[in-house]
Amino acid sequence: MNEVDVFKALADPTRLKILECIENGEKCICKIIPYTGKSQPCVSQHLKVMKHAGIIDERKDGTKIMIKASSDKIFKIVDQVKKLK
Amino acid sequence: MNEVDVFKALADPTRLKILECIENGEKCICKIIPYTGKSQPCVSQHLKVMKHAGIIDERKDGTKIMIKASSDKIFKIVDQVKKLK
DNA sequence: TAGTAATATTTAAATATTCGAATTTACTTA
DNA sequence: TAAGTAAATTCGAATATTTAAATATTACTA
Repeated sequence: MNEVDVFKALADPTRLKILECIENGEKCICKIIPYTGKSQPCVSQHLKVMKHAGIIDERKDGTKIMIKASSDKIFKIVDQVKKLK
Repeated sequence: MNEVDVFKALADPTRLKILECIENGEKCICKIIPYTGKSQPCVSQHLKVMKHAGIIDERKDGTKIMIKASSDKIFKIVDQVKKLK
């Protein structure tokens, strides 16, 4: 878990949108895709970046893959940055 | 002050090093340069990114330019990311 | 087993980032 | 005014990122 990788994982509007989407609990990738307004491969790549940074976890649920934040701390960090005046 | 720009400003090892350098108070750019081990133009560009994101302030002191964090909150944010396991 | 749904990978194009070399600007001071 | 110091800008090269299209994989289901 490298700080630079975490900050990189947060330094993109689509990835922040993905975080926003899972803020209230885990979501299926198939729900995340329309939420972002991006293509399926694009979302898949972003999820890979976030997974690599260690900020999200996944779980299989039948055919689907459910995504959630590895720690709720990440939401607090994003909030603090938003509140930086 | 846009969140993505703030996270981008934090998503680089040299810029985190610059923050580390000014953690205990303002420093002259001429001190920051050797601290990073990078060239003067390179540091100048990084400072521009950080200034644009609104996370640092500058002040002239004679010939020199002193740099400090716009808010100490930024150090707490970096610490929290470091502590994300 | 064939079809389908969910997701990943590959590829290529456009764009952005990082960096140092060279140059420039702005001040200060001898 | 000339020289020197501090910092910014320009430029080009190397590399990374973002994205969608095309394709592949996986696993369930009819």
